[in-house]
Amino acid sequence: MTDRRLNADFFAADTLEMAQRLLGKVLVARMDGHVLSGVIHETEAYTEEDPACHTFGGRRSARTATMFQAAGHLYVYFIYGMYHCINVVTEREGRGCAVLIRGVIPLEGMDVMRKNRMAGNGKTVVKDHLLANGPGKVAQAFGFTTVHDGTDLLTSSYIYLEDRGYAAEDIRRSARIGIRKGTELDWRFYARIRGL
DNA sequence: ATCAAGATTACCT
DNA sequence: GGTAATCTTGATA
Repeated sequence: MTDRRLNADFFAADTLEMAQRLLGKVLVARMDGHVLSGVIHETEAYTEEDPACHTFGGRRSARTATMFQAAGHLYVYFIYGMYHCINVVTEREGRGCAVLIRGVIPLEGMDVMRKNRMAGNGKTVVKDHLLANGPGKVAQAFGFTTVHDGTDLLTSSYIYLEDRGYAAEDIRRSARIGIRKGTELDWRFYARIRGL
């Protein structure tokens, strides 16, 4: 079997390009013996120069330490008292930049994702495409929490990224969702996925 | 020490 | 279209 896992070469790009390059790639997680996966179809870019970013101005903190790691690490943070969001760290070590994974199309493990999402609000998600179509939903469906913060996607045997040949078609961009600052930047990217 | 805001979601009218 | 839920973080004192 060919090695479809994304390597360091893939991550050698700036944050804006990475946000687009990640579209169509597959997020894979082995959680409790179950394989969960999905195709990334929506992302947002965040850099140190961006007032909406947790690391604006190069500010470091315990929460954002992972953002300053080398590209390919997983940055997970807790938000609004009840949700987690996952990001792929980008650029070089020492620069706090990352790409937020805003949505994936489930491929494997939908039964587990359904259970994980139900545990959150007690309701069953019937349609697969609604399981992870939002940043909080992605983390909840996959079971990601801050314990997974700092995972190296290049070497971890539990969480990683693959290229399975899906193509991001007709990539579009817009202002980012849910932010008050940096709204003038069209740093949200989303695409239709060909090959499903 | 205190407090407002937050890279969200689900449910309401 | 509006807002409650829920709590960590960062700012201000």
